Amino acid sequence: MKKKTTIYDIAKELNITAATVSRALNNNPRISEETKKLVLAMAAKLNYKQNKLALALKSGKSNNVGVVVPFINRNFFSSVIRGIEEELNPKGYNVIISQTHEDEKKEIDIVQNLLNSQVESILISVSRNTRTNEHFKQVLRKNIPLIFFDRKLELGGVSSVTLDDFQGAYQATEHLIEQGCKHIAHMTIDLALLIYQNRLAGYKQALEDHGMEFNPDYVVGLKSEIVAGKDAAKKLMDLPKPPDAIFSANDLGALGAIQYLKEIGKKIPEDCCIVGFSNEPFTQFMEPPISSVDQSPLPMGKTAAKVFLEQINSKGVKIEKSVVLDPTLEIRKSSLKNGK
Amino acid sequence: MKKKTTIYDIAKELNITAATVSRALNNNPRISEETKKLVLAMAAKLNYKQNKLALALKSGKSNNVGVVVPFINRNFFSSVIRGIEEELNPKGYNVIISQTHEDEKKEIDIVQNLLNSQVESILISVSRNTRTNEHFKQVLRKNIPLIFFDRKLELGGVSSVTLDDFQGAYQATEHLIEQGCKHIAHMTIDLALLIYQNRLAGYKQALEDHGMEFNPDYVVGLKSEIVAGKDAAKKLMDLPKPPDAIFSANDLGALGAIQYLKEIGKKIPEDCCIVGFSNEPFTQFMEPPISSVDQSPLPMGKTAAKVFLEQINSKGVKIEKSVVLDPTLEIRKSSLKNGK
DNA sequence: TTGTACGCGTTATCAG
DNA sequence: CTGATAACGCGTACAA
Repeated sequence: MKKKTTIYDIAKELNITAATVSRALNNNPRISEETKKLVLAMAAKLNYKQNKLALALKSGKSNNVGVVVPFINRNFFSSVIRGIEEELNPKGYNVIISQTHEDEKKEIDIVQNLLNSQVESILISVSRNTRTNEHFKQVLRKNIPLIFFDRKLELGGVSSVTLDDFQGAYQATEHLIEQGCKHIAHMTIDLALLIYQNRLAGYKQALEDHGMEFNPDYVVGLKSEIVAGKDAAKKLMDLPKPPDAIFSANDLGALGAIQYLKEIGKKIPEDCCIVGFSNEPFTQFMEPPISSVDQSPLPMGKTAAKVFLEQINSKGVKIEKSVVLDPTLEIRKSSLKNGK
Repeated sequence: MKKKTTIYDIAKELNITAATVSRALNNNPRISEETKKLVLAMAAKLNYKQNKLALALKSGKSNNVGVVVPFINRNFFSSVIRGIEEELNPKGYNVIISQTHEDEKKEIDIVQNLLNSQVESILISVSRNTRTNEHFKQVLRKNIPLIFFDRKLELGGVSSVTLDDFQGAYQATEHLIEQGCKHIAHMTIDLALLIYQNRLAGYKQALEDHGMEFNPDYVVGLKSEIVAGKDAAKKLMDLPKPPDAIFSANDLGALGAIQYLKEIGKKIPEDCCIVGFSNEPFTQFMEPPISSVDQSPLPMGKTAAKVFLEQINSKGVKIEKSVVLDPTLEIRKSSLKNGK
């Protein structure tokens, strides 16, 4: 009961050799139907299960891929992982997940460990605090595909799947302009990060393209919290000419803004339109439901997985692919001025 | 560059044998400091990485565990997984995740595949539609620890970590009673499932223990959607004697109820107190913030991982442990009648 | 202190 | 069509 049955066990039972058993199990054409039957029957009887470890060692293919994210229980990341798993599991791959907790040291450890575990690829959303890339270079040196998703580092030879933040911000801002808003503010998070720079740039570009003036006073920073959103909103509303629309670089900021505006008796969207970013699940439940830029995490995961599959199938040829996904603006009540 | 370096490579380089290298790397006491130094240096130089596959095959320990959930991008499940990963990763285990999509056939396939992959344990939240248990028995037959979390099946030899739904419902109901509510309704989901039966039972028990009458009219069913919550709330409010409190078995129901009550001009919590179940992230963002029973997913994950570790460390001795976690009621404004 | 030889479970190669 | 053997990379008795 305890010992796992191997092909030797079933070979012995049938008075044939393990090689034959292996061939029968793998449907090798040059094997008699007769023995194939026998082997299959005996395998079933002994409850034989192929040991993938041995296969992996022999073939050099572990059929495991490593997925690394800062935290797995964030809606965005868990959705990306879902996409990856759904794409890769049917192809016979196992998905190993690890969390960096936004810690560079941990990230390095994880990557080393995954390499030790002989994963066939590493798909990673780089930690916010990662400053070096030696660990990534090591992955490349081993010739195993490395794929960045959402958060990337500049590094030759690495494929990536990211979101067009600029485009998302542009769409959001343009939408607000189309609603007739004349003074559009922007709440940003951390301008040290590329994604927020891009969102700011998209916002600016949309203003410019529609002949609207960019006003630095309309750009306020916030931390990733509701209270921060409230504070930022207060700052904006205390301006001599308060804005009539706010595009926040995250959803919590948008929520905080809405709460503050309600507190001071403003109506949304009549007095001020709001658009957030990320399309977190809660946005659709709010009153009013909050418009937000969707980051399409599921497609991002599936795409990342597909890029890996391409890479693995193009033996020898090194490919470096950069996929940039288009975000889609989910328009809801918080930014819909004119009815419908 | 392409070939991975093995202990043989570094042995050859140093004119010693692979065995010695292996020992040096593993800090075997009976090895000269001299050669140890040399080996370590050469290992670093050649960028040697231990091949865990070979080790796993040799030792019979893969250092992988499989975690199976219906969908990974549900807040509850991803949080449980986070707990598992955080507990197991430091111990050197890799966490392989798979999703059943609530499909029994898929679940069976996944379990088989994990067995093939030689995982050391399977931690699973059973699919809602699973009716058989042959695949689980197989796991037990192979003598690998099987641990159910959140959703369990009755099966000897399997450990489990679940939530005390009865207790959670009891607490919620008792809290409403303490707020002075006299007519407490209950929204339930699917009474075919044990967890909802238990929540209903906890609700009833709390009423009874406080000398309050159970009124079947106050129990309404709902699907897991907001609109369902609205419909159910309407049904309740149309009763001759509408309730002054609602305890919903999920958060979406609570949210729908709040939205409907607001629509018809009721004030929350003054006219009607609301408590939900699950403590989904959005509950805290709502207006008013919704009280809810927290299912402590993180502790559940950590506990499940610990149970596995115990099991693996108690060689030979079969243990079957059932941990039932106490839920904690998160009290928020939606159920706080008397100030504070 | 170090070397020799073997086995973990598979498959691929080469004979037969 | 099938058997024997080597090899994947590692750790470990046993021997020296």
